[in-house]
Amino acid sequence: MKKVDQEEVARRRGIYFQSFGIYGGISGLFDYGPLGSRIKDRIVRIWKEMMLSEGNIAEFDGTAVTHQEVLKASGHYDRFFDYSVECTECGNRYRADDLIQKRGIEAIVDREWLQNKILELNMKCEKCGGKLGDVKIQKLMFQVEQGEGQEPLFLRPETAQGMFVNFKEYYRFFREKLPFAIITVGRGYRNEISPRRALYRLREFNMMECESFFDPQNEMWIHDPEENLKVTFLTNEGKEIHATPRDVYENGVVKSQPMAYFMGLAIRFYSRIGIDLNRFRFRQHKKEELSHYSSETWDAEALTDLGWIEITGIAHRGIFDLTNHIKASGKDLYAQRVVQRKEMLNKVREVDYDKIKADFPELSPKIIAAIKDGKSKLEAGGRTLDLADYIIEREEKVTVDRENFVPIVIEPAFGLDRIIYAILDHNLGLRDESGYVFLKIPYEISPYDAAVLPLMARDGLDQKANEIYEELLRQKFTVIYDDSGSIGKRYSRYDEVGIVYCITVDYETLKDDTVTIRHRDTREQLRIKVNEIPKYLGLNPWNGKKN
RNA sequence: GCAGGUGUUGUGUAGCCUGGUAGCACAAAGGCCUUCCAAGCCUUUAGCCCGGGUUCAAAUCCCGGCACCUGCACCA
Repeated sequence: MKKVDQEEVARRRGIYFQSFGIYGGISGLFDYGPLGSRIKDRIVRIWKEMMLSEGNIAEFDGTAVTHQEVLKASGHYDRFFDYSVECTECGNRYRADDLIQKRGIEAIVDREWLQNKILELNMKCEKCGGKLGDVKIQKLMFQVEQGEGQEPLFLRPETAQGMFVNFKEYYRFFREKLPFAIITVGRGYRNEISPRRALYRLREFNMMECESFFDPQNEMWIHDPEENLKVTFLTNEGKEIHATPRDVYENGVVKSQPMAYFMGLAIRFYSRIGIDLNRFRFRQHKKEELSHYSSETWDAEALTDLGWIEITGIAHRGIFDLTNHIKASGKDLYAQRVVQRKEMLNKVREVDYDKIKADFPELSPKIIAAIKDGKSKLEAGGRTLDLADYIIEREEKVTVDRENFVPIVIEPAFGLDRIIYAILDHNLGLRDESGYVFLKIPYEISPYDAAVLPLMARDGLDQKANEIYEELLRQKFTVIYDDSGSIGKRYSRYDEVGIVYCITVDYETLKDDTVTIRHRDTREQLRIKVNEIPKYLGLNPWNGKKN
């Protein structure tokens, strides 16, 4: 297929376009129009349906505005503030806090402090010895002010954290059994330095994320990895393999069974929504490319006119997130496993209040406080007390049949906007015969089920077509009625936005209640009874296959 | 963020250098015609990215901003 300017079609036909156009637009922000919104919605529905039909997956719909502590615990807060300073002579860039840290000084991440420190220490460019410019802050997260004297809030850079912090709710919902997974469809926000290329790099973007939780002793999903569909796998050693997810799991290229499982799920999803699997691959991240939280990551990539673009990341996040939230919040986000019943001796340390009171009645509050602070000695009453004297250590027998562990997380994260970009790239083409644009997306994600068209807008054909249109609407089909322009022009109009079926009402309809149904891809038509229309939508009666 | 280029009806563009009524094609709307794949004819709608400056007069020249494209940097 010949190349078509996707953005031009998207703008002209209301698929997507730049936000706030009448005010000049904002870079990195795009809106979905009447047709794009429908395509997007249908993709989301398929994804949710596929995920939820696993059985042990449930949905979470959390807020985008996020508590600062969550992002501090997740590591985003530290990494999303970039204090850079540039050499005024050679242009080399440094992180201001790194430069100062290198001199053995604890850097305070504050613009003024960093700026003053650089002047005070008379720091120069490491490369050329040139003068360093001003410290510039780059905030990579959008900050939301709460009010005077209150800590700011942040827009989430990923939906994942909401699922981690609510792990316990879902653990209970699934009656304390692993594995299970949580999904979220929602928006994330990243203040990209230079967003570019339409839907590829956005500052507000749609994602469909799944967090799956496992006992590290049993890192297995409940179903087996896909064994029929083959795609390309590119390893971090540069090896290319054409195989099924089951193959790559069995031969050890992909270490984790759940990762292989989700790869298979992704392939099934992608083939269903119109990604060309011949322009698709999984690419393993190289060591230096891995995120701060991940030990193994595979990206699903699609080949488009922008080159290979990441449309999904499947990351092994290990115990990183839950461990950090346990530490930061002090709350229990553990899962438990049943172990063999056993007797254990627990060491118990107790403060001997009676002895303290007997020895030093007036000093007792001081001594108790010192013990609670974990001190071992205390200067009091003119001498040094050994606090160990006031602690009783004894052993207690307990029966244990469960133990805590931090679950492992495997995350398939789908970038919805990039998926839409890739679908349009793979399916928008020119017809060989006529050179007209048509969009060959699957019926399931097509923006409307059908267009109902009277051959002529007269002789009662328009009324009849309108009746059929109304009836299909009543039956909950999404349909368009159109009687303007020649019939050929209208066919083309709907081909261009991927509507698969055109129902044409002609003079025979008036006689025998039949219409023609036309398929977008073959342009072939069949004459069918009006009441058979619902049966044909979603079929390709010309080759006996779906669509 | 830096450097260079660009910004004209819904879309694609001409006009800009050399200041003086903004033109074309497609799309869209109305009409005539037309019995199945963007036919034809008539009519209509609709635009100089935003702000400032120079000038009698700015789409055009100058300044600032915004946006887009390319390259570099960034992309956790």
